[in-house]
Amino acid sequence: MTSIEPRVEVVSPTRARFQVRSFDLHTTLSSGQTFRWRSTGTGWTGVVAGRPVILRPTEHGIEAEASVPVADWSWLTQYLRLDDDFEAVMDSFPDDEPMRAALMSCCGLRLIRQPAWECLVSFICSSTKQIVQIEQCIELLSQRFGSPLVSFPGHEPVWDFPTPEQLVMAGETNLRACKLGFRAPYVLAAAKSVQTGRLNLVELESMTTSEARTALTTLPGVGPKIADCVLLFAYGRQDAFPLDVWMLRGLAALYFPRRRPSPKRLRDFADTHFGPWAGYAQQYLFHYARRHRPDLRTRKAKAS
DNA sequence: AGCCAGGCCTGTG
DNA sequence: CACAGGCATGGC
Repeated sequence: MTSIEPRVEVVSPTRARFQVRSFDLHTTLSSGQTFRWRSTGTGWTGVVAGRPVILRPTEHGIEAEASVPVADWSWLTQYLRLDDDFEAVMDSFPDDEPMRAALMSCCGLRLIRQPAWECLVSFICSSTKQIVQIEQCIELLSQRFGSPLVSFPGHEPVWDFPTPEQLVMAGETNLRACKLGFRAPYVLAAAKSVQTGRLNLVELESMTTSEARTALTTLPGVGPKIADCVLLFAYGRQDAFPLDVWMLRGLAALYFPRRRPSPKRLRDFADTHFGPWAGYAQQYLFHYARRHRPDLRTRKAKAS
């Protein structure tokens, strides 16, 4: 798979500019793959690798401002996947009508490379919740159990995402109070598994996608969909193609109009039709269905 | 008001 | 394998 060298221009101890094309911050950071970014009008504030950071679009890419001096910006270029050869990614998508529509209406949508632990907890919290509710849960967990960070002058206080140890210390009752509901024991079990080393999130990097999926789904509350989200959004596995309610409806309506494909058929289609960057294609179709096809919002979605 | 949410688990045909 | 019900909580 081809990759490119990110172009970084350091403009001050706390600021850098990244030259990149086809990267829409708004579309990307509100696409339901991350849950801690907030729009501040001119930019987006978030926490990456324990550093509060503000991202703003510029004429030639993205400008980043950190709350403390930064010697090496590679933590951010990795997070933003600026080494992806994005032209090659888009060229790899199948040339069919749904993909063309998704590409047209989701210009600059990118995948992010998230820390595995935060990603795992986020998607454990995601089951039968709307994206705004997931954001609330993750914010509450961070505020109550994460370590405080140095914020920007005049900005709200910021906390790091809590470690497994911090969530174990919190206990199930306090996790429940973050609106986790029945997911609280699942998050606690995941925290204990990682803390004790029973599940080593670093070791997953060297496994095949199938092996890593099996390891993740041993956790209670983690089934194939959540595992695929973690594999795609944290481990960059392009053969992970999360099938949630939106994707099942979207694939059926867009690719199998007036037929009734079984879930198994859709699974097989997802795994074979989209090429080497299938995970990326999935994100385009998900965002397209959710944002631009309100007719797919109901359970009985019809083809247009 | 009531349906449903980037699901999963358990139990049944 | 397919489907049903339950699960907390709240947005729209």
